[in-house]
Amino acid sequence: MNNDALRGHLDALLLSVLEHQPLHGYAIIESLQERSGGALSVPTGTVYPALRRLERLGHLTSEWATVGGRRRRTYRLTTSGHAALAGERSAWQEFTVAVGSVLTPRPTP
Amino acid sequence: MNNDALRGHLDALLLSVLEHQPLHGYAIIESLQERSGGALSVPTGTVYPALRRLERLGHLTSEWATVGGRRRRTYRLTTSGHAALAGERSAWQEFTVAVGSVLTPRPTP
DNA sequence: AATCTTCATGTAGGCAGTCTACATGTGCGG
DNA sequence: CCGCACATGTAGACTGCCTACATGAAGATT
Repeated sequence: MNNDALRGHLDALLLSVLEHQPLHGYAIIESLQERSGGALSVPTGTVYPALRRLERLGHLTSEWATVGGRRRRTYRLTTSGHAALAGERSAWQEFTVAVGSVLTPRPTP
Repeated sequence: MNNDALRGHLDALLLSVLEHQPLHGYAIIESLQERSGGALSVPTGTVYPALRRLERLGHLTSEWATVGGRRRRTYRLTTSGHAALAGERSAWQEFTVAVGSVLTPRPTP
């Protein structure tokens, strides 16, 4: 599944991955892929700008680090980010219930 | 919830509503709202073009009718439309599983 | 020594599809 | 006769994800 179906849900995914440990962009993409059982492969051109946006919104902070001669930008949830994650989770819940109730097959009348 | 979060899922919703009975645009919007418990209110400017697009794709056919002096364009699923609906349903399933598995809270390590 | 793959970040431009806002017209109830 | 529910549709903006590209270092392969 390499859809654009996750439009509007990407923020939730990123925040959720960063909930318990700070990670850099590349690791976030891997974590996303792993935790979804390989279903979600989000391209770098989607993730990096999204992280920038979330930082601009105050939900993330970032700092540079150099590990093994490679530069990493590590992102961390802010308090506002944790709150946003909670909001995204309940929004996701509502969303799936709403769509699910329309989509579940009904018996032929 | 009047999000654009349903981007990419609208086709599924429309096809699902039309699965067992043909309806016209206005009634589709009402049905969507009713079946989702009021959560989904999709504006006309979204639905009408989408129906046109689905017809162009061969998933719907339409015919005009006049009921009570008012003109209606009634849409009906084609065979291709039924197949598309099945595809959309399994895609939705995969999608929710994938996102859900990332979004479900994990115990703090 | 040269090349390839993995790790790592980022930008530019395109594009699809949803939204807002508007335009048009009928029937019915007050 | 005025407003509201019914009914369809278009134009243009906007959002935000995608493709494709650019850059560069470390380590493995040839």
